[in-house]
Amino acid sequence: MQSTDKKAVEMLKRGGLRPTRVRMSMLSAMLTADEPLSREQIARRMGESANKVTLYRTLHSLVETGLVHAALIRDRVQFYEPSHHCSEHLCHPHFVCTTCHKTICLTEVVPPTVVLPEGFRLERQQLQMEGLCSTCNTAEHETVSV
Amino acid sequence: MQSTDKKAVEMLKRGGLRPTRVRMSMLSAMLTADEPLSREQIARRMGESANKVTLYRTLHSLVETGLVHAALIRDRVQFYEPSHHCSEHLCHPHFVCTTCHKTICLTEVVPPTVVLPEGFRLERQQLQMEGLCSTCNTAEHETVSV
DNA sequence: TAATATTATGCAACTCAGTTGCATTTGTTT
DNA sequence: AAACAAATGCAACTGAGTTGCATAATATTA
Repeated sequence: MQSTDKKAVEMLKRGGLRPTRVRMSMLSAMLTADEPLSREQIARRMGESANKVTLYRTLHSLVETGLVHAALIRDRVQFYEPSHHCSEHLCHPHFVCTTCHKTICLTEVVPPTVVLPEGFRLERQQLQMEGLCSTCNTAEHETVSV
Repeated sequence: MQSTDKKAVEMLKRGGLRPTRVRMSMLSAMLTADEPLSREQIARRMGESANKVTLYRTLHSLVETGLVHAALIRDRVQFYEPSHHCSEHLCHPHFVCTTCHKTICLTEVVPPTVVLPEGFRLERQQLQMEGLCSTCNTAEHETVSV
């Protein structure tokens, strides 16, 4: 997508990173996804191939510059997403379905603010929820009612 | 501690698990800690030694029965804590200091409730915060002002 | 109590995400 | 173009967590 590429270039420039081949296609892959992606998922969505190590190193620099967040999800692998749906200190919540295992970005939900003990300074907050997504929840009800 | 052992026995009975040597000392180690512990930290705090695999398997059964929670913390290793400071659907928040890397259990903070989209059913919520703990925060101010 | 079944623990070898060090390529600057 | 810096690739490694199977401990029943 042309607009995605433009956005990727703009983001990389903002982060002070050269708009290289690998960075461009990695960012584009993440920008066109509606959920956080693992290193492997990103690789599969990229048009071209790149070395595993390069992918990890690129992810690190993207996270360092704040262009990308590592989502807080309980899994052995890390999942990454562009930070454009988060405010400075409050990230959008994630909902992980315990049945279909999909991760849903709750970008419409207003992240709650919490009163911290005296002296603490909040830099980033992440809220994670587990349960049944609407699809699996209604499916379960149907099964029960029949 | 005698009372800790009693509590461990009571918890294991409630979870339908035999009060074995390893389970007892693992649970006691976690009950006397004020923060989530990794498998290795638990092993070090146990009076006796136990095989790595046994520790992992025991952690799994403790989590399955709900006696113990795996804390949602961004690290390569998992951290575990007794679930007695959490309510059924809302876990107590964690604050991870970006300077001293300590994890602080905010058991006094009331976990916020969030309005989910239609049809979703929440089973567990975890809130994680990163920033400066009160110690590191005030230390930084002093450095700056001098 | 002895015999038997069930559950818990230990050991060795394995898997796999992520890392390190170094060589090579690509892009930038003068 | 020459020279430098940054990005990418490759091979070998690290370390958390797992698997399969053997042994030990506990519970059950005769």
